[in-house]
Parts: sequence; structure tokens; C-alpha cells
Amino acid sequence: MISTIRVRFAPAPTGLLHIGNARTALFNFLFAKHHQGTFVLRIEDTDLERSTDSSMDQIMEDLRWLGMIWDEGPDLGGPYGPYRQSQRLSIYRQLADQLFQEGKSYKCFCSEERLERLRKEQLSKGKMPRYDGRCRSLSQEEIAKMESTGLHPVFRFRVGRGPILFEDLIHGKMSFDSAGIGDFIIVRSDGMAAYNFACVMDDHLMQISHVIRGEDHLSNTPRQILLYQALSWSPPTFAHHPLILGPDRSPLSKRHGATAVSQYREEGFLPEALQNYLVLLGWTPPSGEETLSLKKMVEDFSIQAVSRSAPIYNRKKLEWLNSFYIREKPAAQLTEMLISHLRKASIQVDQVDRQWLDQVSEILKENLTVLSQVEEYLGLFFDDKFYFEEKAKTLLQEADHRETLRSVLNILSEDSPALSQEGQDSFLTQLEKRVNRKGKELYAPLRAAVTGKTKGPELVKTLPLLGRERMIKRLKMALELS
RNA sequence: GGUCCCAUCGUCUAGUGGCCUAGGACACCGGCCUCUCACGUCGGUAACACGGGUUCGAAUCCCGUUGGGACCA
Repeated sequence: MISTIRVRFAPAPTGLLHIGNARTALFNFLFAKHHQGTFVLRIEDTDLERSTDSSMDQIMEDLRWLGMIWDEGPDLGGPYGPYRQSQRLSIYRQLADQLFQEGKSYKCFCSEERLERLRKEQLSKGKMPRYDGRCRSLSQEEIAKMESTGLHPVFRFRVGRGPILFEDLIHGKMSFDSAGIGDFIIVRSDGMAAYNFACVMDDHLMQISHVIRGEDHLSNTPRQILLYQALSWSPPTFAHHPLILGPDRSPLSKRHGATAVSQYREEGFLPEALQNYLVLLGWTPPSGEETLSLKKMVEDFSIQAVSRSAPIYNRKKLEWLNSFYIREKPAAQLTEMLISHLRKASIQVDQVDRQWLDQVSEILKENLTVLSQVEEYLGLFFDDKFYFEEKAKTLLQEADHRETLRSVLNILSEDSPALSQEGQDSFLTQLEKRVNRKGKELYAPLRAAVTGKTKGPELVKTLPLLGRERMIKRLKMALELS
């Protein structure tokens, strides 16, 4: 079956990928895949001052990391390219010409100063600031005169009268009065198509069937619909989702913490967690399940079911999901991900036995909320990061504990007990008998001595990974503390 | 200022006129498990913004108020 569903994600390459935009991309992706449609990536780089190639590359890398794989885009190409607005200028020029020839737009020479004055005047009278139409019916002579002085006009769209109606998939019936819309600019004085105009041309020419975007574009939509009508095109179906807010209900910004997808990646969040968290911000699957794989989201997603009210970002829930996905990860995969964090802590991972690392990953799973936390546990397994924490030192001062440790040290030095034995005859239960200390009395000082900490993963699991030699070394160090 | 959008526990939400004494999840608090932290598990606190209608009956429909957000420059 050939599907006609086509959606797009259209970021401006002027910075890092914001998690709000990532959520927009997610909604588009899920909608497309749910309907076996096409997900298009379009780069809106008409703001030449602020757009950079490196930002575009970053955004694409972050999208891929998040699993938002596009079917058509600047790198892949596709039947409706090019996919960068800066490469579509001739298309825009042609259609701008067409509108002008048909009398649907006109040249405007009003200066910034005049517009500024006009706005202030209208504002002070309690009116809506909008263009007053002064250049609407300039004569050929007037235009020629203006142009002879070297003035470059902007092109404004003639807005007609009447209501503008459309159906929004999330909000339902929408209605605007065009009386509230002034003749807006469609071509800037530098000849560049203005946002609303370029957007309409691209969406139509790229055969976009559904425009899923943030609510910040809701008020742009009537203008765009006017443009579709002027060009005799039928508009796509729209869906405007609410924007993510910070805990103080203001728009989510750096003030509220990390906002860039790349920051989350660096901190050690898994893409699964971010996908899952972002989709839950506004959507619940029919099953009510909270932990969802991308596959499951694709199966169940419905744009109509997205909430109309703005969600507030809550890092705690994201963290919960992240620790959930960390626990779900097979150890070998976890190790792979942990390695970059270990490198950052200048651990020579390449010289470390991979199987042993996998076992470390396995026992650390339960304790990690974000991958970067692995650094807290480094001292446990890597000698050059080992040290005694204050709490551990205090504990190790106690005479009774020192005596216990001396016994343990003796036993370890004489024997080579099977550290990894589980169950009844495990090393630890044998030890309990031989030093005649049970539970806390044995475990607390032992943990402090061999890990340098008072907390951490279970000792039964930790000791085998440390090994006899390292335990002896650390026990001696502990006993030398004064 | 105008236009538009939105309003259920602290947070994400379920709920589309009777099933609601308002359900779940995160967070929080307490118990259990336990060598510690974590995990797990059991339980607890906690919400329909307010005011009018409509209706036998409203969290659910309508109007207004308040509050938040977006756009217009």
C-alpha cells in the first residue's frame, strides 16, 4: 500500500537541538511511522546570519542518536529536494513573482522609522499594531520614483476580508478573523522569502500532508492558510502541540537546567529514556503503560490523543526512566556505553579485560541513574582512583573493627578461598564463621577497607571482582591508617 | 494592548453526563527485604482554579472571572 502521509521536522540550524524541538521531531516521527508514512528533515537556514553548518551537523547527529531517523533530508536527498531552504531561493523567487504579477502582493517602501512610529501610535490608542496599508495602492509613477532613489521594497501580501477556519488535530475547530491580520511581509527587502511564505511553499512542494509543530506557530497558521489560498493550493492538516514549560511555568530555558539533547547524552542519559520521557509529556498510550519502547510508541501513537495543556518538565521522572533503561540493558551493551565515561575519568579502558568490565557493569546497574555517575564508583575497581572516604576512615579507627580486619587479612594470606562461590558456602559465610563475626560487624569494616566507602553494591558481588590480591593490598592500607 | 490557546494530586496524566468515595506513574513519607546505598515490595499523604448556569444528575456541557502560555512589533 502506498501511503500519502508525509510529515516534516524543520529546525533552524542556529544552535543545539532543544528537547522541546526533539519532542516535536518525536511526534512527527511517530505519526509518520505509525501510518507507514515518510518523515522529512528540512533545514530552515534562511537566517544566514545565525545559521551554521556545524549546528546543522550537530542537530542531525542528535536526531540520529535519539533514533529519529528521517527518510528524506539534506544528506540523503529525496524526490522533493533540495532540503535546505538556502538552496531553494530560486523556487521562492518564482512564486513570489507569480503572486506579485497576480496582484496578490505589492511593493512597500515604508521605512523602519515610520513603521515603528505607527506601531507606537496604535499601541497607545489601544489598537492592535499592524500595517496600515499605506503602500497598498501606490501608482506606477510613485513606485518608479521610490525605486529610482535606490530604495529596495519589501513585498506585502494583500490580506482579504473574512474568517479563516481550519481544523487542528489537537485543538479541534479553529477560527480567526482576517481583520486582525495586517498585510504581512512575504519577501524581505533583501529579496529573501519571509518565514511564513517559505514555509508554505516548502510544505506544499514537498507534499507535506500533516504539519505537526509547536503551539508557537498556531497564530502563524491563518496567515499561511491565506497564502495557500492565494496560490490555489490545498493546505495540509495541522496539529499544534503545547510547548514544554519550566517548573515556574515559564518557557523551558537554560535557567531550568539542561535543555539541549547533546547535554543529556553527555550526562549519560539513554536515548530510550529521553524518547520515553518526551512522549509521556502530553501523551499516554491506551494501555496506560509508562515504559514504552520506540516500537511500541509507533504502534500506539495517536496525534489526536496529545494533551492540549502545556506540560511541565520534571527531571526526576526522566531520571527514573533512565535508571529503568540502564537496568534493562544487557551488561555488554552497558559496558560499551560506560567506556566513554571511563575515558573521561582518564581510566585506561583499553587495557582492562572486557569480560571483567562487563561484570562491573552488571553489578553497577542498580546504582546508576545516569551513566556519568559511574565515576563515583571508580575507586572501587580501579586502584589509581582508590581512596578512603572520611566516613570509611572513621569506621576503620575502631579497635574492634581493626581486629576483625586483621583476622580477615590472615585468612586471605594463608588461603586462596574461592571468592566467587555463592550460597551457603560463600566466602563471606565461611569468613563469618572463621572470624566469628556476623552481619554488620564483619561487613561494615570489610566494605570500608576494601572499597574505601560505606556504601555501594552488594559485597558478595563486589569481592569476586576485586580479587584476592587487591583485597589484601587494601586491607593492609586500611590497617596502616592511623 | 489585540487575537488565539490552555486549566484534574507538587509533576506527567486517566477520565468525554451517572461505573468517581476521582484511577495510575514520578516525587515525597512510612513498613518490609537487607552489611550499606540502590533495586524490589507493601502502605500512606495529596487534585477536579473560582463563580454562575444547563440537567433528575457535571471533573465531564455553556457563560463569566482568575491565572498561565503563544503570536502580532
